[in-house]
Amino acid sequence: MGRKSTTRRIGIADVALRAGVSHATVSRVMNGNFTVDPAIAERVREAAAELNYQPNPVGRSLALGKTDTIGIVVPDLANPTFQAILRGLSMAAAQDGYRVLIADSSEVSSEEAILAGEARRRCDGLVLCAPRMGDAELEELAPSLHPMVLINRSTTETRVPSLMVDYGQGIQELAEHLVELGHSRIVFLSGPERSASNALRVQGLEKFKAGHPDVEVQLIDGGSNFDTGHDAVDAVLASGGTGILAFNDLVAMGLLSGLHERGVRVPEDISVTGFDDIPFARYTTPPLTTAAVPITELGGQAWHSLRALIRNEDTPNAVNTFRPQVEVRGSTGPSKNR
Amino acid sequence: MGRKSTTRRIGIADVALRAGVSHATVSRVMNGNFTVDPAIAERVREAAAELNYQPNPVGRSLALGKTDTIGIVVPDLANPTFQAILRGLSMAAAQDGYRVLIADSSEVSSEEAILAGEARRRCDGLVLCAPRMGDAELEELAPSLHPMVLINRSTTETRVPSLMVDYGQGIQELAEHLVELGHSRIVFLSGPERSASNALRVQGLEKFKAGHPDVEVQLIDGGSNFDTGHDAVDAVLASGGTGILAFNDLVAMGLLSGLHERGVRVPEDISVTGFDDIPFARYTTPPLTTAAVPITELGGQAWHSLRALIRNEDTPNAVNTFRPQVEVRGSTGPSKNR
DNA sequence: TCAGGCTGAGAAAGCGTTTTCTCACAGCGT
DNA sequence: ACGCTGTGAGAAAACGCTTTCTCAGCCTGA
Repeated sequence: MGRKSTTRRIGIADVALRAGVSHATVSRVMNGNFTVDPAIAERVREAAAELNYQPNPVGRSLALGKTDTIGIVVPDLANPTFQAILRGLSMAAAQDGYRVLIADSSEVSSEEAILAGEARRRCDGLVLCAPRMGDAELEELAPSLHPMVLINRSTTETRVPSLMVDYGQGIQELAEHLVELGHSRIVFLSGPERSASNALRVQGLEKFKAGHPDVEVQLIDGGSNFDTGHDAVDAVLASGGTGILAFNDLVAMGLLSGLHERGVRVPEDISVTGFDDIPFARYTTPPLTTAAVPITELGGQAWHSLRALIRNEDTPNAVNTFRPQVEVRGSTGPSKNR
Repeated sequence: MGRKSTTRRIGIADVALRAGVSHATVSRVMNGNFTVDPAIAERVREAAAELNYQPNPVGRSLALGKTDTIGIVVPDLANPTFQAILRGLSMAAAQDGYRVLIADSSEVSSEEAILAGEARRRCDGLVLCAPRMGDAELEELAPSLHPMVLINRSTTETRVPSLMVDYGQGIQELAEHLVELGHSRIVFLSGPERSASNALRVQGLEKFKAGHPDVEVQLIDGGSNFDTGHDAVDAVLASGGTGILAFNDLVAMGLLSGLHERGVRVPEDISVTGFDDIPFARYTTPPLTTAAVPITELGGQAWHSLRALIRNEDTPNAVNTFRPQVEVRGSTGPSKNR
């Protein structure tokens, strides 16, 4: 049966042996420590190259107490918003030589806590998107997860920066836009009940209502995906509203599709807005009026905040707010009841 | 200034001390080894709970020689196809307690090799999507990356399973579909030049041409995203083709949007097909006829193949082919020149 | 009663690095 | 010529865990 197993992975010892030096010296050379005689250093580099030696990251991690990896917890990897955050985060982190470990909690809020803990222990830091987690639990968990940055959540733990999108502001501006077009019956197709960002939208609408007593604002319960929008067509038509604020672009696209099937014209009969400005929003027919959230940029900012924390730099602003920007496209137009 | 630093992370030694036992015993208890006296085990568990002890994964990884993590290299995280693979992979791996580390090569083929190596060293296995990497380089790299599974690539290294989508078959069926609708001038909006999957499509079309000498098939160079499709409108109109096979759904959607701007009706004037059946495909107007690739399932299959490799089980089928399924929707219709 | 076999837990040896500690040797000044 | 400083490299400890090795103590059977 011959040799025991497949050729064992080559390690620092092999290089040391081949170069005729000690482990320590090899390590020094590999890490660019200049207290090594150039001739010896060269010999080590040669040996390393010949053996095609690459330091074992696990060993390094243990010795250095860092993994050069960060974790991100997302509630649903199928959602373009989180995909974009992940992307922005990953790109930015890669610039600094960090990798990203992903943990998808599948919208199960009880999983969020466990996954976050596990991910955190494997990584040097954490980005937490946990829209469903209760405030109390978040508060309790926060210290043990440091360094961490929160997306669309905040905590009293001062060391934890928050990156927030001002959904309230965004939805108000969209509503304003509809009012300017002459709409006086507005419907908000609301998102998941326990979603923190949905709550912000609802709050924004309350403010809006206060400033526009003449405008009727209805609320229809819903979710956060295509089907939600598609299935809401009947309710929307029954409401008599002419300006529809969908929870996000996905819901808006579902609604658009449903309205199209019914022969309802957009924006002639009904105006529809989305939220997020996902890449697809500009390619719907008609192109979707929405509030653009610079979400990839937010992912990048998440990394910069986290990096500051990891490096133990001062964290200038604990909460960083991103303002959505209304993008007027073809899905909104003058009210025919004006 | 008081104490040195923030309270050091608690480790196995602390638990051992508190429970009045040795490191070894704590380890045994934590790993469910039953050769420990139940009373002592209970004491250890108590101590662990009180201290809220969680084993350090890096230490474990070093001792056990495994990380319970797999890596995936993708060329572009912005592409829905890779997002879906990532998602399927991540969900499936999570079922078995594995996490996923992502590496985005940003379409730079030289990065692919380096990233793959780095990711592999940190993980127990690798899923490689490297459509741009040269065959020779892949061949050379493959052994050092084992265990690994390839997506849409293959290698002579027998230990490396491949998961392939039969793009050639899919594009043929789409072309057939157009022919059945009476189209005799077909245009293929081709993908990135060095893309392996694009080559498969082109091969498929060659076969198709052989079987349909009467049908004219043109090729227009392009890319793989929205803009490609949008920018190709002029070339498409100039070609005189009435049935357009877009490289993928993104290109098709861009094209749809561009045609709409020009007032060209789909499918009355021109029929358009996509490829992949991304979630958005059914919500375009008109809904996109495309070839559905069970891509999330492919991600899941990737995990199962990789798991078999990691566990050193027999690998039954080295190459696993997924057949796309034509989904006829509204973007294709009878040719007006029939 | 005592040898031999089990059982269960501590001691210690890894796992693959980095880094501190230590020391040999060369070079310098007096 | 001798001690002192400084340089460069090896020895060994540390990182936090798992697992083998070892051995004390008990139990069984002759």
